[in-house]
Amino acid sequence: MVCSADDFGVWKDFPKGLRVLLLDEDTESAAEIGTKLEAMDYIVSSYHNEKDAMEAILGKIESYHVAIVEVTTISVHGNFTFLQVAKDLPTIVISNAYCFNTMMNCIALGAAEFLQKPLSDDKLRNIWQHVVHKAFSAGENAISKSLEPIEETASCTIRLPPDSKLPKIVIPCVSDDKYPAPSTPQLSKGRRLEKNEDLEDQPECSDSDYAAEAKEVIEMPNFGISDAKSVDITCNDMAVAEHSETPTSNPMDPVVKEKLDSTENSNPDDFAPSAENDEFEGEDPKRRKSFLHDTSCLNSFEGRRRKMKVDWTPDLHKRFVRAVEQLGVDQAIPSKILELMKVEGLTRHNIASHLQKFRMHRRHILPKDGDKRWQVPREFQQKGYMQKPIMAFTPYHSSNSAPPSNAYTIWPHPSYHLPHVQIWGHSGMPSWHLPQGNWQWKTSSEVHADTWGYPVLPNYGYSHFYMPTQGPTMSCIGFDSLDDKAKLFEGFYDLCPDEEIINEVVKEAMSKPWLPLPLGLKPPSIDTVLAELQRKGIHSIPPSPTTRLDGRRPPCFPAVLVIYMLWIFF
DNA sequence: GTTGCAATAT
DNA sequence: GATATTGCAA
Repeated sequence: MVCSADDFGVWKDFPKGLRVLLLDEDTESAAEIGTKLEAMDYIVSSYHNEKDAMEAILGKIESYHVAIVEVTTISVHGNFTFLQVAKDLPTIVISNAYCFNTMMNCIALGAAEFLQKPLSDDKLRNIWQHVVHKAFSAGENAISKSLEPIEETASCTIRLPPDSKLPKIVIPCVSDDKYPAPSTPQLSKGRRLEKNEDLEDQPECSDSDYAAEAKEVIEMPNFGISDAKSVDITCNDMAVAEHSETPTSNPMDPVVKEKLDSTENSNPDDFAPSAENDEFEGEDPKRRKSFLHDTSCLNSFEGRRRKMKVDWTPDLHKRFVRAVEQLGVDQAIPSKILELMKVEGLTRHNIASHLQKFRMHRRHILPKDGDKRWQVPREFQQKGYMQKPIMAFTPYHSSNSAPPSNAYTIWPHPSYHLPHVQIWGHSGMPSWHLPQGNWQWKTSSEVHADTWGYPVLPNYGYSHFYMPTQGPTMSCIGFDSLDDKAKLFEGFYDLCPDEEIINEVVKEAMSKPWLPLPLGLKPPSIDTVLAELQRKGIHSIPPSPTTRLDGRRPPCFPAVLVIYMLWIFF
């Protein structure tokens, strides 16, 4: 439902008259706070021990709109009985010191906010927000209930118009704390942790041990997928932040900490735990980050209602592919893949989704007729086979007019590097991560890693062989017969001892004469081709487009080269 | 309960 | 538009 701020309009001088239960053992502090609150027209009932306060609310909790309780008063025995009893009462916990664990416990048990003394006037003045927030969050019925008349404040009755429409300010009455109360993160509505639940086991910081030096690790409650993470908390680092009230961006806040980690990459283990991290060795540590992303800007508590989005990093996808290959593409099902991946936090649904995309990708690319030419030979898929790149191909570009003696690479130059480029044999990308069959490279003039973690090349079809343009050279023109085409591959036999592979490559190249030469060979220059064609008696060449309307080069060879290619192959 | 596809959300 | 999540039928 949607509630309106106008709904509170009938409360004259709201929040004047809100009843506040104040619980503070420190009489001096209590008096000071009480005086301030009363000066702000709140009606204060002050108590100095938990027992009295409990008696005050038992059976008549509706007599109060909001409670302010001092932490040591309610946690003297290590429990927070008051918070549990006063579940329906917005409760602000106050403390002389700041301790994350205590704060977390209180919030987890339903506290609306955790404030550090001394309380500023602004904070006190605005405690009414928690009342409103609770009312909004709880919905229409709760609004009238939580703000129902109290004897002394009968004039403060709030009634919802039976058909209140046309609100000037519309606030969605979300049930998920989309609009949380100020300052302090809260658990989702209605999810107060019961005592003995998750946080119960957490180390607590009493006033005496706020400065405890022990480094504690808090395992966050089970927030779905986010439970793959833990928050490293050093109480000592944050203890006693004088004069700082509720820290809105405390560096130790789970989310902020999380972001720091990912930013600084100081926690490689943030990545899913792996029994064998061999494949990550030598990898840029920046990429060894968590693959889990909260989809909102709020903290991990959000995870309780919204699933963490899985970022399928190349590494994660690498694991996925390995699992799929291990099972066989046909037998790979989410549950088994999940089992093989051994990635904590990943769900079967995540796998299923990725598998769906994986299959769609394959389906879209694999020819319907099952053309085996495009199937990567089995040995190509085997680990270790392609540890070194075998051949190279250079996408067509304007430099094709360069002399045919220009260099084309067989092995990547060690210093070759482009941002985001993964070069087989250098990137750490295992051979089994090579694209199977004919992964469709994105048609792009840029070379970068695509979503699947593979190098991206212009879509010339020769997806298996990619090398930068450096290295040994070869010539590729002047064939008078089909056999002469073998000249194309002269030299490769010396460099690549596996003739079988060469044959595969040759077959593939010859089956696609309209594609640029795949074998690291530079296309002949136009002048050379023209001369060669003229030598063969071809004197008239249709013009080829040099640019497109968008100003980019056409994604094809100039006509002269196409003709030449067709001619030499057929 | 799992899977795979389609719809929906981001 | 691409990708992830959710819903739902088999």
